[in-house]
Amino acid sequence: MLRNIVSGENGIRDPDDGVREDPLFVQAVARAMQVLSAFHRTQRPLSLTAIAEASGVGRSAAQRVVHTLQTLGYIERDEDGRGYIPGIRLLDHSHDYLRLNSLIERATPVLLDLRRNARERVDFSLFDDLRMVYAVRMQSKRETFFATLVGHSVPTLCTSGGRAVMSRLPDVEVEDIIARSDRRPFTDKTITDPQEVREKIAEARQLGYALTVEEVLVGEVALGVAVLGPNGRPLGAIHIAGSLSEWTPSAFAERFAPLASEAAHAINRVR
Amino acid sequence: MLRNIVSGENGIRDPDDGVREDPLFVQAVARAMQVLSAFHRTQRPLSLTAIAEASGVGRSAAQRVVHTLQTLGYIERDEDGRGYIPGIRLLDHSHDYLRLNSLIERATPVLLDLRRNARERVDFSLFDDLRMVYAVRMQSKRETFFATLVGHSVPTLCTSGGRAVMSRLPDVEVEDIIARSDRRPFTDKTITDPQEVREKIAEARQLGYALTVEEVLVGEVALGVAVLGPNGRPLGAIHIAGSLSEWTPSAFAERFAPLASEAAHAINRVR
DNA sequence: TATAACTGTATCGCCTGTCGATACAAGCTA
DNA sequence: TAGCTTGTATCGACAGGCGATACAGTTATA
Repeated sequence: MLRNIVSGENGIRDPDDGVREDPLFVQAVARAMQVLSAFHRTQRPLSLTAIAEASGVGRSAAQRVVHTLQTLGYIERDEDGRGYIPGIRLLDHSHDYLRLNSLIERATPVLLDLRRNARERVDFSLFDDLRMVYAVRMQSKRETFFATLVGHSVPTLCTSGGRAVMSRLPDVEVEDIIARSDRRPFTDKTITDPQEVREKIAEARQLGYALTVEEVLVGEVALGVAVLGPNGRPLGAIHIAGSLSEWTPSAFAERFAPLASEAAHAINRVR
Repeated sequence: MLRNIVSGENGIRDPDDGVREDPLFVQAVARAMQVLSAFHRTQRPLSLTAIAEASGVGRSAAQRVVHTLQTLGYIERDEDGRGYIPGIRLLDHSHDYLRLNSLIERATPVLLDLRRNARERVDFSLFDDLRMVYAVRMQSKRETFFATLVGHSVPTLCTSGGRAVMSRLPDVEVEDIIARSDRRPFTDKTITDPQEVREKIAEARQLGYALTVEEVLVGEVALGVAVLGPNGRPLGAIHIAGSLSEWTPSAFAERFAPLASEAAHAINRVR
């Protein structure tokens, strides 16, 4: 069965994990965020009791937290009054995140340039353990709704950016990621077999970029190059994505690998 | 003195307002969000004590909340270890907001189309009382970093989108917005005088769109058209923004008003 | 139409988890 | 060295969150 990109169930980094174990665990704060995290696994507005269930919080507690979050603007009622949805004030915080992230600030002009030259979709994603989180998105011609959303995340294991990142990590860490990753495929071309992934990473190490063909979206070819921080650690990746109706994979790589590599190099801060 | 677009101090809807008055006020939850809101007014990483001050929370409380938020990924340490910055997990929540917002979902394909035809920057912003919050951004040629950020907000009073929205509101509400708005100008062309704003709104009512020239950014002309919900209430606006080095204001309006209006109409859900 | 299963809202008392005060170690600047 | 930060840790008192419980309004099923 194919995995649904749309749903939030990448299963990566479950918000509830690792919280109870913290000795300095703070209940109320964590509970508030748990309530907000209830929306990760849904596609439609949630009722109060649905929020309680999804977040593993009692009805009473959920009620109070939701009420507070609503008055603060972090939760809203659905247009049709049918349930609750996340509120617009959440955008203020992600805005702060993007604004204050020096990597993103440095990357943006480079990406704008890259998109102008490439004329294909250009993305910048951040390495966050098992997933890559899209932080900058520059659409080209025809895109889907979900290809425009900042905050969308995809597995490190089977995306061009993730492979590019892994190609810059020491083997121990790569193995750790492979071991802990969810192996459910997106399409029937998704490569999740450990040995095959290792080969792909070796290939990326040699070429300096990673190429994925229809591993996440049917008909799509994507090229990823890692972006490095000081001390050479990969922090994220640049992607260029195109359509197989216009490119063969090798032609795509030949055309865009130099552009993407140059762009990544302009962002890097290795000393 | 000119107002700084970059800083978060649009002064609009202070997060701390109206909280203490709520009878069902929940301390801990609100406090967590207050701590996160501390980053709204800064351009650089914050120390623990700076967070405490900015959020009006005691040092001890701030410490615990920050610690929890950090283990949950909502706050991170700066690259250079000099202070705290918002964490990547915030993007998950804004992603939920964008995903679950049916208006944005409906608007996105229309905006992609519009950008393809217009070949200028196209934005979609949501009406949130005194401010308009950018929810979808489609860059064109040369853009600044801040013109790419989702979550950025600008005053309803002096932006093309805001004026377009106000032109669809009853006079009482318009007056209310004018009265409560911050009048600090962005440039020396920013119109904030109540009477002048009223005239601009009247003009927008007649034309069906609003045009602003250098009111927020020097050298920029922007055209806004309101997007309406059922019952005809304005929910947001489409913007097209161009450079005065390429367009006269009237030529810009003549060219793009029909395109933008058509796009807005395609999104509207008036019954 | 009656019944059942939902919605969100409200109240209240026990007990838990939070906050403030206070102290300390580690890193910078002078 | 002294004097300033920075972040971390401990602990007791008491505010305030949580669970249990109940109710009113709306939608679904018999």
